[in-house]
Amino acid sequence: MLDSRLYQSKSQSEVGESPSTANQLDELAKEFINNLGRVADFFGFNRLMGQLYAVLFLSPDPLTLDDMVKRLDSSKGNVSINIRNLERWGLVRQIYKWADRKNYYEAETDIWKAISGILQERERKENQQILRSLSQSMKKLEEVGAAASGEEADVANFYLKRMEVLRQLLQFGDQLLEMMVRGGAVDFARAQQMAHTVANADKSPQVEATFEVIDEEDTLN
Amino acid sequence: MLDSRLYQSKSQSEVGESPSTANQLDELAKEFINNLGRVADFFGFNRLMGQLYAVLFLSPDPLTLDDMVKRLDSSKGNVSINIRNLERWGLVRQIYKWADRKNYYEAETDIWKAISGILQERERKENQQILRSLSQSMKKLEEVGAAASGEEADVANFYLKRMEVLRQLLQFGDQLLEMMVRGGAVDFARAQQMAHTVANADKSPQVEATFEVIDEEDTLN
DNA sequence: GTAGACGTTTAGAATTTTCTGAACGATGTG
DNA sequence: CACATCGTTCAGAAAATTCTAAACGTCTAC
Repeated sequence: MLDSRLYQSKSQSEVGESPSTANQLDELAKEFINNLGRVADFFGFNRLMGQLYAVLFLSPDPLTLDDMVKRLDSSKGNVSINIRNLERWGLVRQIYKWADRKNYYEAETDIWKAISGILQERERKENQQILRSLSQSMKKLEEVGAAASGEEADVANFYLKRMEVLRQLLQFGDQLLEMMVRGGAVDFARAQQMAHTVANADKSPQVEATFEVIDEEDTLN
Repeated sequence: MLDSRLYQSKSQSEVGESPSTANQLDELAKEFINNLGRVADFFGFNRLMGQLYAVLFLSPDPLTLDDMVKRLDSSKGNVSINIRNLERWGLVRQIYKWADRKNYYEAETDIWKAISGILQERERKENQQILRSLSQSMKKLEEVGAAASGEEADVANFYLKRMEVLRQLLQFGDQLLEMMVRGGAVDFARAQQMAHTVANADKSPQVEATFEVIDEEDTLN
C-alpha cells in the first residue's frame, strides 16, 4: 500500500536546482487541486470544497482534518465546515478507525453516483420548484384572462403564451435530469426542433408542441 | 398590437381594496421576473441579468434602458452593464428605430438557441479547458512514472489512475454538450455503467472503458 | 481532578461581487 | 452657441460570501 504521506513540495528554496521527482508530482497534484477548485466555483459550490475533494481524491488513504488543513493551508474551522458540506452532497464520506478519535475522510470515487446525487438534490429540485411556481402562475393567468376583457385580457394571453415557452423548456430540463439520474436516453434533435416551433408560436397559429424524451425501452443500447 | 405600457402595480396604497386585474397581472409578472432572477443566479450569472431578461421576455415590444430602470428600480449604470452582458450571451438583441436616439432591446425568444449559445460558449469552453489541462498533467505523469522508481513511481501511477476517471467523465461531458448543441442523442445508461466500471478499476484489473455517445445516425428519429 | 487532542461554532476580518450616483462624451435641437 | 437627452464608465458604497482565530465542548489518559 502506498505511503499516506502528503506529497507536498519541499519548499523550492534552492535556486537553479533541477526539480526532484517529488516536486514534479506535487506540482501536478496542485494543478489538479486548483482545477477542481475552479470547477466547484463554476458549479456554484466554492473553491475550497473543490480543493478538498481533489485532495481526498488523490489520496490513497483517508485523511484527517489536520492533514487537509496542512495541505491546503486553510483554517481548521473553514475545512471543518466545507468538508461537512461535501459530506452532505455525498461527495465525501467519513471513515472511523478503531481506537482513534480522529475522523478520517475519503472521496467518493464513483463519480457518477456523486453527480447523480447533485443532479437529483440540487439541480432537479431547483428546476421543479420553478416549474411549479410557473405552472401556478399560468393557471392564475388563465383565470384572469377569462375574467378580464379588452386590453387586459390581451396582456394575460400574451403572458401566457410567453410563459408556456419557458414551461416546456423547464419540463424538458426536468426530464433530462431524470434520464441522467435513471440512466435513460435523450434525443436533443427533438428538443431543438420543438423549441423552435414553440418560439415561433407568436407568429404562426398555436401549435401543440412538447419536448419529448425517448423512453428507456425504445433506445438503442 | 398590445400597448407597450409596463404593467406596474399602481401602488397598492388603498387598504382593503380587492385587487384590480392590472394588479394581479403585475403580481404574476413580478413573480416571474424574480424567478428568472434566481435561475440566473443559480447558473452563475447574476440576479439582475435574469430579471432583465424576464422583463424583456414579457414585453410585447422592445424596451429602452429607462423603461427597464423604472421597472426594476435599479440604476442606469447597472442596467447598462447587465444588458450588455445579456447581449454578449445572445440572450437579448438591440433594435434600432428610425429617428430615435434611444436603444431598444428585445429578448431572444428562441430559447433553445440562447441556451445552445451558452452551452457552447461557456460550459463547453470551461469543460474543454480543464480537460486539456488534465490530459497534459496525465502525460507528464506517465513520463515521471516511467523515469521514477519505487514509491514515487507508485504515486505517479496512482495519480494517473485517479485522474483517468475524471478525464473520462469530462470527455463524456464534452460530448454531451456537443450533442445538446448539435441536436444529437445520448444514452446515459452507458455512461452510468462505464463510470461505475472505471471507478472500481482500483480494485479489479484495469478495464479499458470509455463513456460513449450514441451517434446521430444510429438514433431513433 | 488536570492536561492535551480533536472537532465545531461564531464574531468579526478580509475578499469578492454587485450596485449607485455622478461625471463624461456623444448626439441632437433651436 | 447653450441646453437637453441618452448611454457608458468608474470610483467608491453596499452587500454577500468566504475565511480566520479564538473560545468552547467533548473525550481520553493519567
